Amino acid sequence: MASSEADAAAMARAVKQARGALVESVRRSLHSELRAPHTAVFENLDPDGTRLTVLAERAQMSHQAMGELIDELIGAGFLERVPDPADRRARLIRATAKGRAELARAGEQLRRLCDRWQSHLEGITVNQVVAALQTLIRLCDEPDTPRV
Amino acid sequence: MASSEADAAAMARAVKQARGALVESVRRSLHSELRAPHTAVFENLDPDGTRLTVLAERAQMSHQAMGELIDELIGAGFLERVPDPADRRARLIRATAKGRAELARAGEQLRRLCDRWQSHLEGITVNQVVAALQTLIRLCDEPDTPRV
DNA sequence: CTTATGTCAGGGATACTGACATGT
DNA sequence: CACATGTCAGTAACCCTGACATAA
Repeated sequence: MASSEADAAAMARAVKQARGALVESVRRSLHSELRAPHTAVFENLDPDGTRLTVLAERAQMSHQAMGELIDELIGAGFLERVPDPADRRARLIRATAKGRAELARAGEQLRRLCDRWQSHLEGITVNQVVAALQTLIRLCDEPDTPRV
Repeated sequence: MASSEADAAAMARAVKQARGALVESVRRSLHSELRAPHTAVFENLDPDGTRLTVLAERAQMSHQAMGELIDELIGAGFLERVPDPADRRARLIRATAKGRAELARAGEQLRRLCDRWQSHLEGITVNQVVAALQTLIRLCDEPDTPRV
């Protein structure tokens, strides 16, 4: 009784819409002209800086596409390239002061959303929902139903 | 304690990844060559047929873009255009037998995923997660924090 | 030489805006 | 004419593959 086909479709729609709504909400909270694809950079940026190829892997896109996003963000003053002390071939992508300020703003908006979200939930926590989603991601990435 | 900034970021990433993983999982279960954007059509299609403009609204995209997706799906035999009995200006987009078969296959895969998902969750149901996501969507769509 | 990092060039798929044809 | 539906044309944003330069 748990899952009719209609419920399953509603689940798919909810997940799909939630992503768009989240990105839009955060984007609205910013004053600058960051676009949706730029989230792929900021979401995966380590505080001390991250290599281009690592960012591309985490965002599941080609390093060329990631490079283009980064170029735009560097041009806008949010990011900078610094030499990687660990590997002289590589450079690290790191947020500038302006970038950190924008990241903080986005993070605060996300935190605010989480708080409001939690206050609207009953008998369930945001952390439980996140854990459940991570479980779903794992299930989807498995090739197929492993023999029960 | 409920929501640190790190938790909020993890939430955003989980929602983002879940969407991609879901679409990919369903796509893998199909035998035909449907692409990711086509989900925008099937997800919003009523059993008795739906107008182009309505489909575009539901998918939050321009009616021109939706028209192109539909053209492809009609060309592949999944959809057909029929006159709208209620408005002779309009036509309804409706699934053909082949389209319904593919929809059924996708729905079954989604249902299977939901069942497996539920069996991996503890102290929480899939329906609760979906309801929570719908709450989140509503919160995101509100302009800004209404006075608490 | 082999490997890893990153850039450059070109193209394909997606979805947008604007203009228009058609039917009520 | 005003309005709604849908199509056609052109363009922008996004991301890909392939080729290449550079450095360890």
